[in-house]
Amino acid sequence: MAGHGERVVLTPVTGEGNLDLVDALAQLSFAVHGSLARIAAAHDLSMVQVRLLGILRDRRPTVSELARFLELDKSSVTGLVDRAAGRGLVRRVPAARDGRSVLVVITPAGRALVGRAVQAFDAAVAALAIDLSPTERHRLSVLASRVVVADARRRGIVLEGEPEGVGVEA
Amino acid sequence: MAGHGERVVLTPVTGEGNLDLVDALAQLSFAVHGSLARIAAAHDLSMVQVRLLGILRDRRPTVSELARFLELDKSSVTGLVDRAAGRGLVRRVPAARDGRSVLVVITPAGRALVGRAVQAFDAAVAALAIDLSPTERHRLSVLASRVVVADARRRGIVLEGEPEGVGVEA
DNA sequence: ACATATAGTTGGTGACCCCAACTATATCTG
DNA sequence: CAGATATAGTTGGGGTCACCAACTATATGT
Repeated sequence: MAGHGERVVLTPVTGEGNLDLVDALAQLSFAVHGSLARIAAAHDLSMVQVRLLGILRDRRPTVSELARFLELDKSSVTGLVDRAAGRGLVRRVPAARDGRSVLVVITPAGRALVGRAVQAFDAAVAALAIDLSPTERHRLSVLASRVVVADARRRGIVLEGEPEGVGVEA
Repeated sequence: MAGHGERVVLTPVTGEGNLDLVDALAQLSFAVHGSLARIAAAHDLSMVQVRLLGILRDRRPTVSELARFLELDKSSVTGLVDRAAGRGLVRRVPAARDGRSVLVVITPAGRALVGRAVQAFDAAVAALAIDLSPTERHRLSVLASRVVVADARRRGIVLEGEPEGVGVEA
C-alpha cells in the first residue's frame, strides 16, 4: 500500500493540479486544523481547551475520563483544568460516588465562550468548502464520514449509546 | 452561513451515521492530524519538525522564508533549527548573497529520517481510506484537492514561480 | 553618510506535554 | 479486619514549541 512515490506535500500547496489521495488528505487536514487553531486563538483558547470545553458541554467527566477522551496523560489534564479553572471556564467538583475522583464541570462563562468558538468553527469550515457545489459538498461529507467512522471503529472508540450495526456495512 | 445547529463534534465519534460537512471535515482533520502526529512521535519528531524537514528536502531556504512557510515567528524558527541542528538533522550555512541571511540545509541524517517518516505517513493516510473503493478514493482526493487549492489561493500563498496577478483580486 | 529596513538571535514568559513519584481512597484478598 | 494492590489525582522536573520585545549586523534608500 501507499506505494506511490512518497512525497506527501508537507509544504504549502503551490500549483493547482489534483493532489494524490495522501497529499490531499494531509493538506486538507492542515487547512482545517490551521483554520480551527486560528479561530481558537482568536477566542483566547488553544485547540485542546476548545476540545476540553466541547466535551464538557454535555458531559461532566472525571479527570481520568478526560484523559482518555483527549488521549492525554492525567497530569496533562490536571494542568489543562487548572488553567481553565483559573480563567473561570470550568470548576472542579468532588465526586460523590468515589472519594478519589473529581468531576470537571463547565461554568456558564465557559459554556458561553465555547459556544461562540464553535459557532465560528462552523462558519470557518463551511467557508473552506464554499467553492464546492451542494452536490459535491454532500459527496465530500459522505466520504469523509466513511473514513472517520471506519477509523474510529478500527481504533475501538465506541463511547456511549451503542448504535446498532447499520453504517458502513461492508 | 453555517447555520446548522452548531455542534461540531469535538468529542470522539460515537455513532456511525453521516456527519454533516462541518463535523465530517473537522473529524477527518483530527483523524489525519492525530495519525501523522503519532507517526512523527514514533520517529522522535514533532509535526513541526517533520514539516521543517519536509520543506528542506528540496529547498534550502533562509530562516525568514521558513518562518513564512511554517507561519511561525522568526524566533520560533531559530529554536526549531537549533534543536534540529543539535540532533544533526540540519545545518546552518551562511548565505553568499546576503551577509545577514542564513540558509538552512538538511543533512543526510535528516534526509534519511524524514524519508522514513514520510513513508510511514503515506502508509498511515492510505490506511485511513482503506475502506473506500478506488473510485471513492479518487473522488475524495479530487474534492479534497479542490478545497485545499481554493483555500491556498484564497489565502494568497503562492511560493515560487510567481503567477501573474490573479489571486483574490478583491 | 544617515536613516531605515531586513535577517537572525537572544531572553523572558507561557501553554502544553510527558514521566516518575507521591497521597489518598477503593478494592481485592486471605 | 489486615495487608497488598489498584486507581484517582496532583506535584515536580524537564522538554518542545510558540510568542514578543530588544538587540546586533548587514543592506538599502535618499
